[in-house]
Amino acid sequence: MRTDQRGDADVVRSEFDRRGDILVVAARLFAERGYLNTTMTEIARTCGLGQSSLYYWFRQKEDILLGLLALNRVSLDFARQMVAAPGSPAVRLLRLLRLDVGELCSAAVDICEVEVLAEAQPEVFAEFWADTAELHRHMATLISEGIACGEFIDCDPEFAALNICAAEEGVQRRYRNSAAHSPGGASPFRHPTYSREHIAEELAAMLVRGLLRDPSTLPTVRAQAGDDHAGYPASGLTAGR
Amino acid sequence: MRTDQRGDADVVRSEFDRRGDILVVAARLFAERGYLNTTMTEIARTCGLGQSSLYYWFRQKEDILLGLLALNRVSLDFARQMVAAPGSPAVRLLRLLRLDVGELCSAAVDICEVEVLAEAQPEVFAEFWADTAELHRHMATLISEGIACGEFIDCDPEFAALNICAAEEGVQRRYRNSAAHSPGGASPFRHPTYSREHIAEELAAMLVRGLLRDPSTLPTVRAQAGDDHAGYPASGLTAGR
DNA sequence: ATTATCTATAGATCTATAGATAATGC
DNA sequence: ATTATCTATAGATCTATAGATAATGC
Repeated sequence: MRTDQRGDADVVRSEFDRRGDILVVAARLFAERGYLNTTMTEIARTCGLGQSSLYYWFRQKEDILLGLLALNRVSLDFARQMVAAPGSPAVRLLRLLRLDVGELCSAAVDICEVEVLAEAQPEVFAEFWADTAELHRHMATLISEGIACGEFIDCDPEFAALNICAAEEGVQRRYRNSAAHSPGGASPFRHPTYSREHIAEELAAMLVRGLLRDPSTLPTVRAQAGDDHAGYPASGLTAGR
Repeated sequence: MRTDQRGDADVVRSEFDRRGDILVVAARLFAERGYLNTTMTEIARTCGLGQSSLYYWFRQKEDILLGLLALNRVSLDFARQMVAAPGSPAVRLLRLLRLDVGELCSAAVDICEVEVLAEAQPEVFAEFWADTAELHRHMATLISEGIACGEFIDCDPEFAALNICAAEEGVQRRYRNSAAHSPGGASPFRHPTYSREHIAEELAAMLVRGLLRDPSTLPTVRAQAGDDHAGYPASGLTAGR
């Protein structure tokens, strides 16, 4: 182990916190190549380690992914806050969707890829599924409250929540930050122009608008929802859904 | 080659059209296990062939996938029809989305999985990308027309089309027909109750509702869109997007 | 000669483990 | 003794090709 004493906290972290270091490196590689297309050897070498040394820190490859997922529970925490908060369900749902889409779009791994893996190994990914279910439940709760107070049209809250989560995930696939996702040229369908914040804002508005009984109130809802972005620079390591 | 003469056309087909036979078998296996998790050996054995014999019919594994995608251009054909047709853009968009979601949900392969592969090998999947782009363009056209005639709110048609396609794909992941997708138990988030037709109908309505300037006209739009299902039993081998 | 199949195998990966080795800290 | 690394390798897969073999059809 190296013993250089450095002043810079970041450097100290990267020198000493091997586990955290590996997670950061893996996050970048997963974002660039996808989880399945990233090998333990690549992660190890990028960390300056031999391939097998990785297994000292993580027993299996999935543990690296789980480690990344566990780092970020921003969406889940925020969902709890929104359910507990008073006021208009539409406003709270809008704020939640906006934040969640932003988190997903800046996540290291494609949530669809995680889901496929997690379906194949439900025990290993038990916590992931629990978090996913909880987030879905919170969304359904907000939708129910919106229906009850007349803000939303009458629909099945479970079904609506599922469709909203699905739409978020589909959008995430297209807009996710990926450092070098299409190396040779522009990916055939990714939208070049819009920022993550813009996408999150517009998609959330579109989804909420699909529920509002009176869509002419959308501008008011958006105004009340305000702008959370100041406090939340998306972490880039999304989990909890 | 076997020369039995049988009366049943289906049996004759399965005895003689090896190529078509392999595609049908592969479609089933892809739906059950996913494309990447299905090996050439499995496909071959299920066809009653040795592994290497498959390479007589398909030069590489991707050709099997491309063969499946080429079989079904229902969504693309229908999109052309809807763009060419007269009448309310909202009605035409609703009909298109309803059909497209239905096709996606009954497709053999997860469209997200195809996209990931197709991004990695853009030349091999050139036709897939061309079809995807065309479908997206037709949706944007319908949205533009809807904005122009005042049915839809003022928004960026390209952006809206992209979000709609993304939402369709996200939903498809959750609801797609998969013969034995979760063998051990229920998949953690798949909705157990609703039929593919119901999902297609409701999602299409929700997406169109998010665009309508006056959502109270949605019931009228749905009534005018009628019920295409009679003529289109979803083929199960979706492509063209 | 053509069509369709088979056996055998090259060649490339990738995960994970066993066991040696060196440095640190008590 | 503990911590962290390395070398070497087992073991499992998977795609794709080479070349032999058999049957059909002219």
